Amino acid sequence: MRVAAEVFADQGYRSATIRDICRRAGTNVASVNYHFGGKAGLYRAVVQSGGAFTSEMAGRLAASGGAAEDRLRAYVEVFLTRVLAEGPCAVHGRIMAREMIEPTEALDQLVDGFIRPEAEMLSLAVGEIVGKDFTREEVRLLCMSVAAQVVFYKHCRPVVERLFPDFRLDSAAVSVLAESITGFSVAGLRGLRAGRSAARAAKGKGTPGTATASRPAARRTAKGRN
Amino acid sequence: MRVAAEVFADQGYRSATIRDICRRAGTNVASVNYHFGGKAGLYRAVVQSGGAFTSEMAGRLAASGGAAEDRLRAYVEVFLTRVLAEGPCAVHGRIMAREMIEPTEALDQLVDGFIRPEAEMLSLAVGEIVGKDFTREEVRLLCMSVAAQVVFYKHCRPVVERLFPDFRLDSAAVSVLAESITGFSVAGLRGLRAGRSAARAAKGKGTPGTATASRPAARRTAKGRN
DNA sequence: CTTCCTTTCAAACACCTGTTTGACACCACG
DNA sequence: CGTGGTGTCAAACAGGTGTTTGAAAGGAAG
Repeated sequence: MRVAAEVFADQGYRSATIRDICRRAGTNVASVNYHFGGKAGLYRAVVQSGGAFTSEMAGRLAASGGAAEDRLRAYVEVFLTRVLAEGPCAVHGRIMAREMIEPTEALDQLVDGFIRPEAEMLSLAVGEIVGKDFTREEVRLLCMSVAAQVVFYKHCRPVVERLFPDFRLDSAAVSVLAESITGFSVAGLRGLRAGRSAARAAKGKGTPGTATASRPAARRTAKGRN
Repeated sequence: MRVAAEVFADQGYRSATIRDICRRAGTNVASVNYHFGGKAGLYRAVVQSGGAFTSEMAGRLAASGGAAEDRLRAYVEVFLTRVLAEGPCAVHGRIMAREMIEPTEALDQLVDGFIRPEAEMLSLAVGEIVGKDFTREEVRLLCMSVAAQVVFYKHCRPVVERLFPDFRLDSAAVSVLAESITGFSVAGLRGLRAGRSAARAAKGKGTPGTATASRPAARRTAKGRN
């Protein structure tokens, strides 16, 4: 049921009641138990049905070849749209966001089915931009830094809206947000690449690299005792 | 009650039951209604009591002067510690994370009391790093990009743990995470500053800027039709 | 038409929720 | 000792939850 997906999306699995769902859908409470075997079954069905949209988007994303920077831009834009846009397509994104906070058994299937392939794509693009001087673990952290900027606007939306009441978070904001995130991320990745290669050259030749970006060993303050 | 804060932190306001809290605390269900006037009153008291830790940390953060890069590093480290560390101090961070997803009336007070001052600090540091060529709205977006990388590890922890089972997210990981986030962010902000000033110089003098970082008008792909 | 199967529905069930109630114990004060 | 106030407790209350049940309706095949 589409309405089930909708109410699950913005109420959460636990808070959503099948009575509410059935009242909006104009059907009886017992029908969901008859067809899906219970509330959990309905939720599983909804999660799986959402895969169509997601994989369609992922396919479009995979098809977009070209330079790594463009692929990263496309990734950010598709991801942002899925997460921020309204309409029936976005409910799966909202359910996914819910799962991240309050995991149910469906999260494992969600991670392996949708999140992992996209993480692979992102990792390829990021690894290409920073070059070969970064370990897999370093690239992994950078990927999370990029993805974090997108999911932030989903997870912290209530805070953002209270912090900046004039800041509209609708589908029209997607392009400007994508522009900012991509610009910041590409600049960061390129800066790290330049810093790393300069450091390698300095170690190899003995001359200190030109003082551009990245000061890797800044003094650490505020040790943070628990 | 400390145990109330704990169960509120990892169950959420709605899912947490006062029966569970009272059973763990070894007291009676009626006592919370007698002392706090109900479940909502208990929650308010818990949220307010957590302010001590937070403002103490914020004070330590404000005291750390120095270069903007160091202040940003301190911010990331303190924020990460609060969000990732275990122990009684972290429950307020977890409650705050919960509030961001499932806002109650307490979120407004939380935003105005704790989040806004820290956002101001972050904004100052970021604005200092990128220089004067960026509008307030641009700096605001960049601040969110920085903060996003920190809260990501709180909100998406279940996903990260499933995606990379070997990736341990404990208090020992705070320093390496802070290192990655700070390095990436500082490189990004400096790269944006260099790109912007080069573009301004190019417009002012007619010569195209040196082709370093930031390609602001890359071709946009994958338009994203909902 | 009868029979069988599928589907729908209102009612009821058992359980859990936050809250209230009235009784009971404690204790300083007169 | 008596009294009033304070805190605690088990029990009960009213409401909401997911699930089950048994009856009733629709429809295709014999």
